[in-house]
Amino acid sequence: MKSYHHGNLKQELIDCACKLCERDGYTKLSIRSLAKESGVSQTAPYRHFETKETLYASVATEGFKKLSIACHIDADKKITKKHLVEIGCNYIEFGLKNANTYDLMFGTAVGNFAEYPELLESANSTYENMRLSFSKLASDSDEVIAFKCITLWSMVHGLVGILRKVQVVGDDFEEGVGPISTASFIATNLEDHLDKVLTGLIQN
Amino acid sequence: MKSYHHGNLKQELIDCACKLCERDGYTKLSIRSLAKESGVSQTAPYRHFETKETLYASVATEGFKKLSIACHIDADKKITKKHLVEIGCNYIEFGLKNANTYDLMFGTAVGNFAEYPELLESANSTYENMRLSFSKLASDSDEVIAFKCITLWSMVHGLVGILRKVQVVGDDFEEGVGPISTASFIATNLEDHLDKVLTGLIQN
DNA sequence: AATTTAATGTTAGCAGTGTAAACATGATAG
DNA sequence: CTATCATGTTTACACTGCTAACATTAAATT
Repeated sequence: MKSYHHGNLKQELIDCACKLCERDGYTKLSIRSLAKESGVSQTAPYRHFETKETLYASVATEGFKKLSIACHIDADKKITKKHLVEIGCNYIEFGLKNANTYDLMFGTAVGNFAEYPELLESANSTYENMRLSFSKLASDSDEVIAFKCITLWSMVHGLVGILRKVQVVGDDFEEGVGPISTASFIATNLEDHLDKVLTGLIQN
Repeated sequence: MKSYHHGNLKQELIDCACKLCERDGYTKLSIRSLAKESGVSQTAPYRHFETKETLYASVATEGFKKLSIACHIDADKKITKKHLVEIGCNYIEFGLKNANTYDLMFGTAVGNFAEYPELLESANSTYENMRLSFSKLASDSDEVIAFKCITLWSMVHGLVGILRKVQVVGDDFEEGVGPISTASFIATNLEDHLDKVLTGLIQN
């Protein structure tokens, strides 16, 4: 028998939303279908999420936590350029493999992160991880480190966007020379590519 | 008096959609409101656009045409690295100043460009412009040129995304060291930034 | 332990959406 | 002049986010 109160609805809604958002894209997600999935009335989710954007923010928060984990480098070891390349590769891999969630994290579905403290914190924490790695790479000033961070981040972020747009999802791609095959080449040689472009940025 | 047939509805709908998409973001656009704006019945737009995505595709097409123009470099002159930096700057400026349209062009609102020949062509043409510029920069092989294109494009594309996420819309920004002020710094020193990162890519 | 309160659930309903079907009008081709 | 077909309208359906009013029960207070 089921009780009137669900007991763990909020977390279940978030988990379910994460799954559905990644599977179908966040635009396909409706609060009603989500409620039905959890065996609860249409408007029950509104007891836990003021608006749909609030729900999106929760999904995005989970996304940033997963991204942080994916990009995490063991902090004890000495950091070399190779580690940064690895971080970049992992970032891109995350963006490509969790494309729909990535949209939610970096698109306009959630307008202002500052309205969602947990989201802001998880996003900042992802940045902070990268910052820490760069700070262990060389004894630069804070300004230089932040500069390198933004540069690497924008580079891998851009690659995720472009690689997706040229329809590189799996490993299959067209023959010939052009944006598609080139992007595919880059996608399958990410390490070399990142290394090459990062070299202009750092010397270690 | 107004006649039964509008006469120029399709173009008017596109123009209006471009404006509204850029002003409010494409998610706020409804076919019904668009129809009302043009003084026509709710479903009239369906005589010109099979689905809403088709309309989005038209708006995105216009966006790529504008982007091409914004990034155009006079083809007669000799191309130098400085020109490429300029292209990059113009690209980023376009992305930041037409943020909502940019979302439509590079987001997931239009799933598969191949379904919309005009969109595909305008997007490819934007790429082709960049390719031409690189080909005039140095006598590289097609592969190398394509590689440089993708690299530059992903770099500026990524910067647009990151700069927006850290809330740099205008010129005002916080003080201190961190992602926001750093991004602002980059935004206000785009030329230097692009030059620095491009230098690792090309030597001219 | 009894009672109040607040959190969490339900039902009913509004205004708005994309889109399909059936019909109306009128420009254009035969 | 007439038939056709592109383009417009009306009506309707299923769906959406969200609100208000009410129900249930867990937790806090007395």
